[in-house]
Amino acid sequence: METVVAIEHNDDDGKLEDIGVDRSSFSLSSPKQIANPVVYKLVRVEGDGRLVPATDDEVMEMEDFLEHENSEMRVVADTGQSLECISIERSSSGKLRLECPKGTADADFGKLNAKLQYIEQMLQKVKQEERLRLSCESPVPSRVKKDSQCSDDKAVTVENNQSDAPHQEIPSLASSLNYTHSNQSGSVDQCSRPSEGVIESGSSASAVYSALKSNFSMFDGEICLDKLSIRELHELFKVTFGRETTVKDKQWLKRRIAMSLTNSRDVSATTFIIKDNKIVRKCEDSSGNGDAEDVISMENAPVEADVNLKDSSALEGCGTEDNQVVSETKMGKHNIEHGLGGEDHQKAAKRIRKPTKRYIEELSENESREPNPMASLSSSRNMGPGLSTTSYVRLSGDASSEVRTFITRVDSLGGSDVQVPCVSRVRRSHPRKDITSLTKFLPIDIAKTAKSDNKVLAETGSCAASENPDKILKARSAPGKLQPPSCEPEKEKQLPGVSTSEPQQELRPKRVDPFSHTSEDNIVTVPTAKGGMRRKHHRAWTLVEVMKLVDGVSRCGAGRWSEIKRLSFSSHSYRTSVDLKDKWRNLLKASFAQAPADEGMNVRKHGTAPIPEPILLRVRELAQMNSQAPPNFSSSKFLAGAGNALGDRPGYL
DNA sequence: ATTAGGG
DNA sequence: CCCTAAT
Repeated sequence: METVVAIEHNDDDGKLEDIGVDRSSFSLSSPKQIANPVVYKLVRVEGDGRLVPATDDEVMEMEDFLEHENSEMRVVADTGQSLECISIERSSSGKLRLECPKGTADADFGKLNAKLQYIEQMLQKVKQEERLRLSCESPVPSRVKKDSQCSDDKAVTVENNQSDAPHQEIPSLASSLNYTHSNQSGSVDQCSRPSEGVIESGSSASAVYSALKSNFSMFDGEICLDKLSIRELHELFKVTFGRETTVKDKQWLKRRIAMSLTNSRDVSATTFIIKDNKIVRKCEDSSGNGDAEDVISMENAPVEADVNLKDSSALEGCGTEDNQVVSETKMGKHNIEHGLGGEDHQKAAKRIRKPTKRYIEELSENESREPNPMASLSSSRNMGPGLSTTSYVRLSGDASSEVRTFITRVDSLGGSDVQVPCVSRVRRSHPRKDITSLTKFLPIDIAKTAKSDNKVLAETGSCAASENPDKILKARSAPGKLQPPSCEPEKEKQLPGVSTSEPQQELRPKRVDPFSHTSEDNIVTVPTAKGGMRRKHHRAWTLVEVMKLVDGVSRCGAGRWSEIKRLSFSSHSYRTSVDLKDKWRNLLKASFAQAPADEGMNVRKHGTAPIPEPILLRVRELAQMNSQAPPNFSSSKFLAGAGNALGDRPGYL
């Protein structure tokens, strides 16, 4: 159910086709009505055929889909019950097509496994904590209630007392409610190989109690998300997406998580699975050896003809192994090409650089500092007239804290207006030339931005896939102090007033909000010398991202960040190549700082989730291969403190 | 434009 | 993360 139907295309020829693959019967209802020239938003189709605005994550995932020109296999696990294989083709005519082919995507299973493992760990921890708390607190009964607001009867919402009722195990009611509905959605086109990596919800009430012990049950590689309490789901969510969520809708959570787990197949080529806390190549069965063997063989791999990874990926049922081989081969090739001596040489002679002079202007510029740069945000009003079909609406952020400004387009869609966030995340990167001159005239600037964004949309069919020039950097140095509005695709904020009637979608207010807060941008402003603040946004690295990075590195080699970015991160607008590099550096550090760590400070201190051992292991492995010297503590600051230096840091996301 | 390193 | 030097 709830297949993501993406329609994001500018139809010059009025041609746009989207075929939702849905088990249920919705197909007739939606697409045509939405498929109106102006704008196509990513929407999610609820089981009953309602359309719901997609979250940004969904957008991203969809972009993933679109990311490669040619068809590729995807596995999408939806919330609850089944796995669907969807492949997306985009023909030259620009049509989008979703279908459910017979192929499979084995490639993902390695990843999936890894993640599952990790998640299992996390859940264990959560459970432990809960148990702890349980012992300390007097039990508070948790309420289970059916949320009538949810899109359908399937959705069950469990609310706990805000004070954190220790009982997270939802009594059988929930679980039984939870997934008796499997047939409700009707028959499904299931992937022909449902057995693999299926995230299924076949929980029985009795299992609930067993879940108490192993909070997370995995049967034959299947996760029973159903058995998880909301709290656990939240934890899972956090781990998976790197951010908290307030959504109480179990259904939704599960779906999101399942999606993320299954869907991140960017990295499918270098699959590894985790066994007994060890990383094993996916092709283990062929070699039958441990990881070490594989690594070695990797280095010695003969040079073979390059095979296009993308093309080879997926469609073949047994593609995984092939992919693996290919990627390994590639690696070997690289190593050989660079040659041992050469590499040593390169590594040995690190770039030496003059001590950086930072903030030269700091000295010259004292007076002009604006105490509250945020004020500049307010200057963005008076939208330019003369925007034909679109108008801009400024939305102010939630009461919580920052004033966020959203630019939204209101497009007319078959008579009704739909508000659409105006795309493309503004991010640092390379400033556009013309931007500078425009900064003074904000409206124009915006107009221009919007236009170009539209163009991008038209061309790529996906919105955030394109990097957007950073206007902020330029802007902050501009005398006018005009902060260009940051219009991030992030979340769509539906204004109750404006949101209006989309064709057949009664957007319930409730539905709207959870996300707006969910993916909040952690943008902290940091005082900078140049009379302004620079925005330092912090996006926590999610497990998926890390994994992508890791095998991006394994594929391209460390150092080829732009490559990696193109390969694995094209759908994430943030994460520049530099970010990747930085993250890798950190990973390296973390991986070599391997820590027993344990009980004491382990979970408590860092809110962030630890990076699962296997990944660190992998990192180390790769580092070794590349003869990347682990950033030594000894070389750095504290020589003496060896003892604690070693033990202290497990890696953190 | 991309990468390495320092902060 | 951000910034700058180096390539």
